[in-house]
Amino acid sequence: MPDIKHFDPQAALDTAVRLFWRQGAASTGIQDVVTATGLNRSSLYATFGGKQDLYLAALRRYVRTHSEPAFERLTQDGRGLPAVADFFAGLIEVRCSGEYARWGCMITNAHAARTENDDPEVLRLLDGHHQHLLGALHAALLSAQSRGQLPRDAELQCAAELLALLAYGVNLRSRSGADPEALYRTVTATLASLGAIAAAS
Amino acid sequence: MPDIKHFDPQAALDTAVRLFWRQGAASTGIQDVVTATGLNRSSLYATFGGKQDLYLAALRRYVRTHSEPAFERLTQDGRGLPAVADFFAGLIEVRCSGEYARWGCMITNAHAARTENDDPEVLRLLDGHHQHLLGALHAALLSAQSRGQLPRDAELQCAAELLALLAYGVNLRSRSGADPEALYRTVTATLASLGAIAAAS
DNA sequence: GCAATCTTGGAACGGTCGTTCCGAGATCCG
DNA sequence: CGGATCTCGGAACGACCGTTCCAAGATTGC
Repeated sequence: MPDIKHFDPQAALDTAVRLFWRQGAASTGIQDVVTATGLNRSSLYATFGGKQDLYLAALRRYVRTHSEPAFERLTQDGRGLPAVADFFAGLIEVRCSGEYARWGCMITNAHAARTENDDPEVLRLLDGHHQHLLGALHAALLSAQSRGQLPRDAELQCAAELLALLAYGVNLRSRSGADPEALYRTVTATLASLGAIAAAS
Repeated sequence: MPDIKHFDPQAALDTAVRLFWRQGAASTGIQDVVTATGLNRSSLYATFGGKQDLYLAALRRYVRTHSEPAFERLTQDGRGLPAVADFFAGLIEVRCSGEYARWGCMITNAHAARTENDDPEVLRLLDGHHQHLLGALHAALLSAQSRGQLPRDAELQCAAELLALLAYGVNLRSRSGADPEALYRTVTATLASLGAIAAAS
């Protein structure tokens, strides 16, 4: 009986992700989304609800399509430190060149845009993302340990936290035009001495 | 002949700093500034110009009153690694407790809020801030080296960059409620092994 | 083809945005 | 005290905000 949707909701959501990612939620109007997706206000509201719902859906989609695949790769990759090195190399490349150059990371940006009295669901999502990142790094460091790339008594938790914060720093500074080679040097130097970091904890 | 200002522009600017710092520029309306400062729209525009000028002035004032004193202390403090440790301890304390708890760093937030087509002066300010931070860290590491806390052949540049990115990460995560003790542990572990990092570069 | 049901187009809502303008008030110089 | 000059209070501007509403269009089951 009913009519059917005349557009692909996921494609529209991807467009919204790009807008929110590049400009932030506060600087992106519904009109921007309407213009970019080409579909109508009514369809937007009927499909995604209000702006906050749309932003939350965009955040979730970003995590699923951009963050988690990289985390999954890092978790599965059993090579240890080389896996971590590849993770950061890919991160820097995505942040500084290609379609998303200088956009930073949508989740990192959301950290800075977050306010005390906005949707607590956003905060939960940010924490979930952080835990996933920590978990993936920890898994990689565990592989490194079992392969003798790190001391047996290394405390991996602090090392994982350091790398996570370092990733946030890379995301943040890349948005303001940081030199990718300087970022790469810093990351490489850090990884080269990770054993000492982990042992010192 | 002329009338005189009936308010203290710097006090008003401090109020604006707090608003932009906590809520971000995009989410802060001129009306918010008017209400918080108690002065009139006309006085605001006559004194600071439009919103973008006000935001820029607020950024500059934040750097002068919040960032640079800490950078200066770090630069002057000749103790080496303990100076760096104190710098981070103070950073974590400010970010997680007291009046500005969970506000993050205004400059860090500005990194994430920045857009390609906004005032290039903002970008220059962010880069200047980054260079100041790098310089202060480098000076402290130089002291550490001269005191034998770091190897003589240590490459300090990468270590300073790592610490700067780590500081950004602390600022960012603190805004979303990161555990201060976990942050402290991570920073302490990193500093404890800084010698290895610097030598590996 | 008819009726039911959802989607779509587009106007319209009240509110807030950043900004401007002008009359009224306050202040200092001569 | 007089007059010049700036500040201050507050209304007003057009534009845009997120959101709602309704009629028109499209589709499916009978």
